[in-house]
Amino acid sequence: MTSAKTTINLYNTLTRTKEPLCPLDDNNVRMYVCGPTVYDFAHIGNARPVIVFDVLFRLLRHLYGADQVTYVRNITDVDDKINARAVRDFPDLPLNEAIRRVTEKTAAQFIADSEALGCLRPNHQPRATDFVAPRTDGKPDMISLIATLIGKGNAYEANGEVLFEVTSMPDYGKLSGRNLADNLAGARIAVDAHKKNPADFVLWKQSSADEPGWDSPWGRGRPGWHIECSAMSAAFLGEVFDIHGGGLDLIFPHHENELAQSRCAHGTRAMANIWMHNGFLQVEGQKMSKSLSNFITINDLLETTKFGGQKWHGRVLRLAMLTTHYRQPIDWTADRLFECRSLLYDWNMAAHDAPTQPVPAELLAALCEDLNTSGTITILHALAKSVNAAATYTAKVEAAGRLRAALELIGLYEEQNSDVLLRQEVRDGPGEHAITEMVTARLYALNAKDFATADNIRNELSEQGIALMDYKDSETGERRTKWEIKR
RNA sequence: GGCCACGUGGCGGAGUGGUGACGCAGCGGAUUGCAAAUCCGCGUACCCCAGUUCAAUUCUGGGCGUGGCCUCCA
Repeated sequence: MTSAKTTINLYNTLTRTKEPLCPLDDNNVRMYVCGPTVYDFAHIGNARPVIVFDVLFRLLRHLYGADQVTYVRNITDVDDKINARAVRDFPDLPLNEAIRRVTEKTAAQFIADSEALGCLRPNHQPRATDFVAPRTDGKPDMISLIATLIGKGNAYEANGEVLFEVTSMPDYGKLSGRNLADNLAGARIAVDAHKKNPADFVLWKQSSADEPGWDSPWGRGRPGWHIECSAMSAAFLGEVFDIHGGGLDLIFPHHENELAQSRCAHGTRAMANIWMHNGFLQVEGQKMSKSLSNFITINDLLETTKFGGQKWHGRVLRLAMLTTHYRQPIDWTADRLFECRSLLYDWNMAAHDAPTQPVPAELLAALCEDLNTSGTITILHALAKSVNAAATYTAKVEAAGRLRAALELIGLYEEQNSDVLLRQEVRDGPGEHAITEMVTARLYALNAKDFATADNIRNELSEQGIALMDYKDSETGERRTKWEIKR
């Protein structure tokens, strides 16, 4: 940990400018990020905020101290899509049991995916269903929050629903930069007779007998989408906290409404001081969608050869995601993955097992400038080059340690042998033992100056995707050969 | 219709009011039995049109193009 004097500048959607992060409490920097709705495998677009905010989490931990940061990422396990999936997948089970199966399995998969991508676990991953009804520990809950909003005149009951009245909040719409009149002009909002204003949104809705529900002062029902984040953020981070993140698409309506609920319920001027939003992802130049059959899950990339004909290591995916600045659109392509895999392998080879050094200041400087991860990649190139170019062994080890520290900070250092980054598919190839035998046979031929035989062996391996590299042992001067998967 | 981003060399991708980041690919050299790896070197760019300026890829305005949001989709 270094001094907290380093200032982090972050782009704030609320003000449309970069602002210095000034934590409300340097001893507890607080961040909330909207997590997944757990009804199916997370797709690669979902991975972007997971990775981006993990980088920020790591940076905060580095600058303020690992125990001085609280990161909360919720799991949405109440949603009509979940209900539909539960009925489809477990038609014979009682609904609540079926829902539990779907959400537990999907949440576990999401957490496993996140770890494979080299992400640290957030301090808390609360589930929405644990925060619907009042809790024994007195933490904020959705029903109490809704009751507060009704009591303060910001919400009303109509037609069995509880609705938030947007006109009760003078600056409603500031985050998304829209006003109520603009919304109406769109004329795409369903006009419901029971709403006072067409833009009013649901806090609580009634559940039929075959839908999940909780008892409430307004009958058996379930919460609207936005209220869960208001409750859970307050439960773990307090009424006002430092950073709120999520995808660009969440700005409206989710974050706008969340912010309105929290501020009105708590009587605060802000919910979070800085609102951050990552850009969208396209796949091979097109919008990812099931209808274009380019829909790709994190699990597909890790465990199947559907994309690019390869299985990809999680850290390769992570690096690929960080090549573009988080606010820019990113085009997810196989070419990018190949290039990133090659780079990551080289960097990890150069850094592996070196005694770690302090994190290079220039790396921190780049990250502190609104998470300029592209800039950090440039720095990694330079650090790797300094390892290769080092004149002495001591200098080489020292440079490698700096590279390692840099890789570790942004979650790109692989503890295992670097080969795991490349050898996802070699397991289906000739196998390590066979390769070693052929390499030995080739060295024997070489020492006998039988270049034809040696080259034949090399070609054979090359056809199987194995590249050989000859070098001289630095102490004895003997010829040695190392091999790796061709890229 | 309203609102918001973005448009950099073959590809990826930062950044800046004034000597063409960086990487991948390509080319040349050192090295090598030949390669690979490594090192050294080289080339090509800032969507269009105006304006501000001594000077714009960088600021302002307009245009064109792409994408997003306005529909509980990250």
